[in-house]
Amino acid sequence: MAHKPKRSPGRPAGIDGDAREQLLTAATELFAAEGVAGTTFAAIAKRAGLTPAMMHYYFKDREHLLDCVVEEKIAPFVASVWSPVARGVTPEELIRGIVERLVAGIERNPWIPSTWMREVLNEGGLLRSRVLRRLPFERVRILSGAVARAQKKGEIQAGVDPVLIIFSMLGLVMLHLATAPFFAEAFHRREPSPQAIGRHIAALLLDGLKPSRRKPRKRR
Amino acid sequence: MAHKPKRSPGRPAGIDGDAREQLLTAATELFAAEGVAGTTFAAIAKRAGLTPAMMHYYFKDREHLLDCVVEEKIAPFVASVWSPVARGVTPEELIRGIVERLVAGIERNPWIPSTWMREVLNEGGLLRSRVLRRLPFERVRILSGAVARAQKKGEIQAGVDPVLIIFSMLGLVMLHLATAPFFAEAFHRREPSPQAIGRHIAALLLDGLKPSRRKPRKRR
Amino acid sequence: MAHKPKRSPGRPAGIDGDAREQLLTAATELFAAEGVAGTTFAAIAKRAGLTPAMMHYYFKDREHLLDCVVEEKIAPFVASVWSPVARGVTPEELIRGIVERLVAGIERNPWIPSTWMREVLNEGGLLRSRVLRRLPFERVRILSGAVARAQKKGEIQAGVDPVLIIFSMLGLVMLHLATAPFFAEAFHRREPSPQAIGRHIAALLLDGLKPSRRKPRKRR
Amino acid sequence: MAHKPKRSPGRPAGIDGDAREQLLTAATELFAAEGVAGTTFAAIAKRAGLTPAMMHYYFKDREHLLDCVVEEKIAPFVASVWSPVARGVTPEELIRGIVERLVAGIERNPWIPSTWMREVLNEGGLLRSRVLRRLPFERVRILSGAVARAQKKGEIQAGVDPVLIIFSMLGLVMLHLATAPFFAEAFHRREPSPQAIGRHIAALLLDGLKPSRRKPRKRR
DNA sequence: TATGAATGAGTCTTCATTCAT
DNA sequence: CATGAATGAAGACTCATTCAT
Repeated sequence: MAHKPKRSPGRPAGIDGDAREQLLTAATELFAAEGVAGTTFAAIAKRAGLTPAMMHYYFKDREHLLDCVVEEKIAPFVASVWSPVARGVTPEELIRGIVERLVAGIERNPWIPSTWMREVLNEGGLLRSRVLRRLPFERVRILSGAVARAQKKGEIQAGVDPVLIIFSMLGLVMLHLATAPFFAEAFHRREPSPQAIGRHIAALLLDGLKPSRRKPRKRR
Repeated sequence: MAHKPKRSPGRPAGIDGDAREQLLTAATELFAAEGVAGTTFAAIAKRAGLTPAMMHYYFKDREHLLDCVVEEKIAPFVASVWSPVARGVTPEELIRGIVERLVAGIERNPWIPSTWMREVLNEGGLLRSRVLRRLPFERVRILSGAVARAQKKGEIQAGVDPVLIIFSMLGLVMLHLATAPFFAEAFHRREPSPQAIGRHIAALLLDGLKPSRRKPRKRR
Repeated sequence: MAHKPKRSPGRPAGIDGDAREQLLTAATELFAAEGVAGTTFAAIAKRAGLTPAMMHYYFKDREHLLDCVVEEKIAPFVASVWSPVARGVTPEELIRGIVERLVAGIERNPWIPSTWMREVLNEGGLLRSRVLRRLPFERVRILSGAVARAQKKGEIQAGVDPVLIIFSMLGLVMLHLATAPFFAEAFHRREPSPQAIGRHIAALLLDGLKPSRRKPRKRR
Repeated sequence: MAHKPKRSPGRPAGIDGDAREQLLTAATELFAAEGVAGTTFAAIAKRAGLTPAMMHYYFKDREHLLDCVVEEKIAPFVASVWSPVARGVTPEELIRGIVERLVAGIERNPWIPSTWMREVLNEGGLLRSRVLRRLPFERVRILSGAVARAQKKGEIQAGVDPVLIIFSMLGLVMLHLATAPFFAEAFHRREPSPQAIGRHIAALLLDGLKPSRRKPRKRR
C-alpha cells in the first residue's frame, strides 16, 4: 500500500543517514508541533535538510505519507501497548501494564500524544480513519470484558462504563503528556516527569480522590 | 483589540440575520471539524452564505478572527465554568459543579471540546496563547488549594497531584465529549449522552475503580 | 457544466476589455500553436496580459477550460457549418455549402484547423471526446444518405465510401488550411489564400484529377 | 548529430533485447498516443521496462531523442515512399504508387499518421523543422511537374493545384489512417481496413465524385 | 454593507537532468 | 550498462488579501 522506493541493497535501512527515515522523523515532529494540516512538504524536507522533491520521491504524495506514518510509526506503537494484553489477568494489572507501556512508548516517541489527540481522536482528524483500521479491538475487548466481570463481582465500582474507562485511561495519559508544556507554561512550574504523570494517573484511576483503605504500596 | 466594524445603529446585534455572528458561528464549527489550519476564509464565508471579502470586512484578517473567536466565544464559556468557584466549598462540591457546568456549556457549544483539544492544549495550537491569557488562574488556585488542604486532612488520597487533577478533570470531560463520535465509530455503539459521560467522569474522579464504601447516592 | 463566475451585471459581456473572453482567445491561439499539452496556464495568462491566478478564477482548472473552449468556441463553429444541411438537396450542393462555410468559419477562427487535427481527430487528442459528444450526427447522416442515393442512381461513382467521403471533405479543408504555412515554408511560396484552397478542394472532390466534361462553371 | 553511445561490439543491433531500440519504439508509440509534448521521459522508459536515467544514457536529452526518432524512424519511411518516384511515369501511376507505399509503410509503422499530423504538419509541431529538412523536394517536384504537364495536355483538369494536390494526396492518406479509430468511435462502425481506405482515396483522387466514364477497373 | 475582480505568495507535484555507484 | 538518489525549475492550483464599485 505505502509507496516505498526500493532501498539500494548495499545500504542497510535504519542507519542514521537514511534519508527516508529522517524525513519520516521530521514529519512526525512537525505533525506534533503544527498539526498535519499545518505542516507543508517543504517544511518537512527543510527540517530533514532535503528538498521538497525528495518528499515526493519517497512518499509520492500527502496521502501516502500519512499512510507511511501510521503504518511505520503509529501502528507499532499501538501494538507495543496492546499486544501483551491477555485474558486471565486482573483489570488492575492490565491497566497498570497499559499505562506503563504507554508512558514508556511515548518517552521514545514524544510526538505521539499531541498527534493522537489532534489527528486521531478529533473528528476530522487527518489520521483518524487510518488509525481506526489498525486498532486491536480484540485486545480492547479483553480489557473491557475483564472490567465488566470485575464490576459484577463487586471488585470495581458500578458507576464507571467498562468501555469508556478505556478511553479515560488512554486519554488521561495522552492528555497529561501532551499538555505537560501547557501546564508548565500556564502555572510557571517545571514540566512534570512522565513518571510523575504515570503515578498520578494510576492513583486517580485506581482510587479516584478517595483516601485509600489499603496500605499505600511502594511504586518502583 | 479585535476588529469590529461599527454596527449600523438601527440593527440590533444577535438576531439571526446578523452576518458577523453567522460568520463567527461558521468559523467555530469549521474549526472544530477541520482544525484552524485546515479552515480557509473562503470555506467559512461559503458556509455562512457570504463571500470571502466579507470575512475581511468584519474580521480584518486571520489573526483578528482568532482574537474574536477567543474573546467572544471561548472566554465567555470559560468564565461560565469558573466564575462560580469560590472559597469555602469542599473539593467534591467544586469538582461536581465544574463538571456539570462544563457539560452544560459544551451542550450549548458542541464545537468546543474538539477545538480545545486541538488548538488550546496542544503545543502549537493556534489559539493556545490567546486562551492562556484569559484563564482564571485565581479560581483554579482556589480549587487546587482546596484539594491540597483536603489531602492534608486525609480526606483525599495523597497519590494525586492537586494541580494535575484539574487538568485530569477538564481533560476527561473534553476528551470524552470530543471523542464520542470516535467511540461510536470504533465500537459501533450509539454515542454516549453528555449526561452519561458526566456520570462516568464524576464516578471515576471521585471513586476511581474501587468499589464505594459509601452508600451510593442518587445523582440528579 | 462549465465554471463561469457571474459577470457583474453592470458590465456587458463581449466588450473588448472582457478579461474572460481575452483569456479564452489567448487559449485557443496557443492551443493551435503549441497544442493543448504544450500550453501552460501561465502562457495563456501572459498572452492576455493577466496572471495565472486569473485563469483559475475564470476557468477553475484545465478540465473546465477545455470544456469552455469546446462549448463556447468549437461547438458554435461546428453548428454554423452543419446546421444549414437539410434533406432534399443534391450532394454536390451540400458539399459545396459545407466547404464554403468551413472556409468562412475558419477565416474567422484561424486557430481551428490546427487544433482540430491535433486535438480532435488524433487518438489521444485532448478535446476529442468533448467534441465527439457535440457532433451533429443527424446532419452528417443526411449527407452520407444523399451520397449513397446518388451512387445508386449512378450520379456519383461507386468507388468512394459515402461516410469516408465526409471525412475526406472535412479533412482536406482542415488539412490544407492548417498546412498552408508549412506549404509556404517548404516550397518557398506564398501561402495559398483560403479561397484558392477552397477552389482546389471543390475541384478535387467533385472531379478528381480527370478533365471535366462539364463546362467549367464560374465560381463566385 | 544524434547521440549514440557505442554499442558493445559483440552485440548485434536490432535484436529484440536491444534496449535502445525498445526505447525508440516506446517513444514513437507514446508520441502517437499522447503527442510529443504530452510524453515524458519517465513514461517512455516505463513502457520499455527501463528507468528514466537510461533515456539519458542513450539519447542525452529531449532534443536528441527527437533527432533520433526523425533520423532513424521517420526519414527511412519518407525515403521508402518517395525514392521510387522517377521521371517519365504518368501522374496517375506515380500517385497510385505513392499511395500504395504510404499505406504499406504505415501498416508497418502505425504510429506515423498521428505523429505526422500532430507534429509535422501543424504549426508548432515539435518534429516539423527536423522533418522539413529531410523531405525529398526533388522527387516532389518530379510529381508536381508531371501533374502540371498533364494539365497542359488536358489529361488532368485545370482546377487543381499541381503542388497542393500532393498535400491533398498525402494528407488524405494520413488523415484517414489516423482517424480510423475516431471514425469507428463516432459512427459505431468497424475501423475501415487500410486497403479499403487506400481504394477510397485512389478513387476520390482520380475521379472525384463523378461517375467514371472508364470501365471500372479491377483493383488488386 | 456587499461583491466581483485581481494578485502575489506559497504549496503540491512533476519532470528533465545529473551523478555516484 | 544500469540504477537509485538527488535536485532545480516549472506547472497547476489555493488562498489571504486588496480594491474599486
